[in-house]
Amino acid sequence: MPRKGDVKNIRPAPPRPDGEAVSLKQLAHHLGLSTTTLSLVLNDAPAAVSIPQDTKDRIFKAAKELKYRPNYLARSLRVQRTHTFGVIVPELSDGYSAMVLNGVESELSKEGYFYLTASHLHRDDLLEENPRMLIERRVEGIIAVDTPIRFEPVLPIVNVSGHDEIDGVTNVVLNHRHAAELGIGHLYNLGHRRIAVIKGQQFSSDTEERWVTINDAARRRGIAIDSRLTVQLTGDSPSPEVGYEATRTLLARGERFTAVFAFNDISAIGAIRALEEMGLRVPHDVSVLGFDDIYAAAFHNPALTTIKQPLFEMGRLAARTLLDRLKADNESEITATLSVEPTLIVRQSTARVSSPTS
Amino acid sequence: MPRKGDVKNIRPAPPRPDGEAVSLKQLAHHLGLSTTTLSLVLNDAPAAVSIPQDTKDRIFKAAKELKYRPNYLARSLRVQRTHTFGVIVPELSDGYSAMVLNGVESELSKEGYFYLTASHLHRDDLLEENPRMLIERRVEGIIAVDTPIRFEPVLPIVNVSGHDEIDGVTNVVLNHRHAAELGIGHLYNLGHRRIAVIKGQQFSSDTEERWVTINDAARRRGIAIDSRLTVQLTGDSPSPEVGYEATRTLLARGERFTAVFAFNDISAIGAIRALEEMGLRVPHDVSVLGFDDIYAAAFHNPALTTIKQPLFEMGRLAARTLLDRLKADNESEITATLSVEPTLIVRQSTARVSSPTS
DNA sequence: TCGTTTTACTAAATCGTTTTAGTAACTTTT
DNA sequence: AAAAGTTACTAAAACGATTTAGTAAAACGA
Repeated sequence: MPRKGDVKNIRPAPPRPDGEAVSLKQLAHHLGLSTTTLSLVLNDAPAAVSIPQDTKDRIFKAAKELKYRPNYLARSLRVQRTHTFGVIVPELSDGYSAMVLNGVESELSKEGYFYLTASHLHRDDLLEENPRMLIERRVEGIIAVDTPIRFEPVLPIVNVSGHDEIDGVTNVVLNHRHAAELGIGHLYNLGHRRIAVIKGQQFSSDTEERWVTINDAARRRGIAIDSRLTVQLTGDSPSPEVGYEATRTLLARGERFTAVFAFNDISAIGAIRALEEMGLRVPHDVSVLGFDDIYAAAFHNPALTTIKQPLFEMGRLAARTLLDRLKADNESEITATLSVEPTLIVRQSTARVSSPTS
Repeated sequence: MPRKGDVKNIRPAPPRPDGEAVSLKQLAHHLGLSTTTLSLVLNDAPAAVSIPQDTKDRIFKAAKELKYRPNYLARSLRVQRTHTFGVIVPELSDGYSAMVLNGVESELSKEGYFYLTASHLHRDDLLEENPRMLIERRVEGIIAVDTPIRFEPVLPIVNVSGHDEIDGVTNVVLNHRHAAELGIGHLYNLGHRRIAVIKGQQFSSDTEERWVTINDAARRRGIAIDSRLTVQLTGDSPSPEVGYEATRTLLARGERFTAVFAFNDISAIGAIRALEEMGLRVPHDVSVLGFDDIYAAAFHNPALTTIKQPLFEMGRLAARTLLDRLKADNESEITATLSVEPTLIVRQSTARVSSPTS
């Protein structure tokens, strides 16, 4: 419960240091020049060549002294550019989105861009409303993270982990085929044949592709995934709880398996909990393979073997691509898909199968 | 390495559905009315009472049909309100900030506010530049998370986990005294007398207060914290690595202790890793107490006993406070500090001391 | 010396709203 | 029937920049 602490009723904010906001007009008046001249000089416009250096110096000096800061709104209105992107994520606190956002920000800040964030919480209404509000605020482009595009792409869009091919939308995706090969290959090489798979939630855009490629990779090795060894995550909590529940469901079926390929690290952590509660040791009795390589993965107990997605890089790439698309004078050749490579990170949660199943 | 995937060069974005952006002027012309009338009606201004209902209906109908969307920049410029806040965090991907941001967003979205995020990465230059850029973009207020205020508070500011008392800045803080009591009390009651403490990084605003209150709580029970049992986190990585390193330093000193009070859950996780590597079992040989209660805490192995900070609530409270401060017609009575209460969450990483030390 | 170019600026339009200050045409009151 | 409201609107001035289309004076060229 929030409660008022030692309420001291401090003094009001100090009065704005005099002349807090000087407008260009005021500055111009102060110098006895027109706003045109000032604008030309301050923006180093081509037309400013004819202005003598000492006039320029006077202007710069006065601007600094009076702390002139152009009004961003006025400028944006006039030049029709806001230097702002919109970012739509399912939810901020799941680690995944945060890593991508980190990458986005690192790239945007280089060019003086900022971004507005909106979470849709997997709610249909927000999936439609958020983009609308962002567009209304004149963002120049939208980066969607693991989010279905439910709106007209009236401006440049990059979707991270999006799989729908939509005109005007660039998808930044992981090479899922490769990821599945790495994962299944790793487990196979350790001798695992009966592999359980925890599929992602229905709403996650990676779920389908991940499932298909894992299946293919398994079949290619002659160990098709038994449908009785697959469970699906349900519920949209970003906690390991959902993986825990799914794994209990799996265990309740009584089928034998020696490895679990989890949809992500979060659910892998939940799976480990469920397995150990049943007296199964990881990795001794069951190997668990995660996905993503979030910070927690390396320090979990046992440390998670996982398929790393370069999330930070994906964020960076998304931002870079969007910036480039804006700079390109023609949008006639939009790259549909950019793919990045996964890496297998072997740690302690997987091991050679101890008593191979038939 | 990002590489181009199946580059299909899809068709360009579809031509903007005709009349994509109707301006108020166009709409007015279309209806044979003035922009004044439309503005009055569409904003339901008091002066609109004299406009007959069927004119209003015509306006609404046309606005809908032509998909009129007011230009946010123009409006903001005129009314001098952007409905946007700036949020400054150390780094997005540490779980802590993300949880707070989640709370911030949930409160802001109720009122149609958005926020721009900026990370300072503990860099001095960014600590000064980020606020400047945000202010330049006309945010109406700033929420700082675990961030020192290094700029003139020319607009309303709420600092989450800030401890400096600055005019015009409201601090949202945890009741640290209570938190320390809960933590030390818990360990004490389990029989622990030699308690190691992992202090936070120098740059974290909670570090000092946390340390002082833990010391007090310990002293009050006659078990002053031995300086040879304290270590400080160094480095600004948001991974458990730093806690791991700190704990190894601690262990290297060869001092005996039965419990570790970590600065946060992340470092607690690193500490557990370090302890187990040395052959010490948690909680059998050493109890480890975390702080924050991030998602991973409950599912770590062993599950972390921790002092929960209501981070989501703190974000909400910060946003609510800022909104209220903006609505208040006078800023003469600014609450200096709002405090929220911690909770002790007992799980598996702490236990009764097995062989009590002298 | 006259015409052209260059130099050093500026007035006014523009971006798309909101808001102030009206104004005609009715309607009601006295 | 004149005065006082009301009703149903509008013209024009903001908001604070950028940009187009100038202009007057000085310098240059023939």
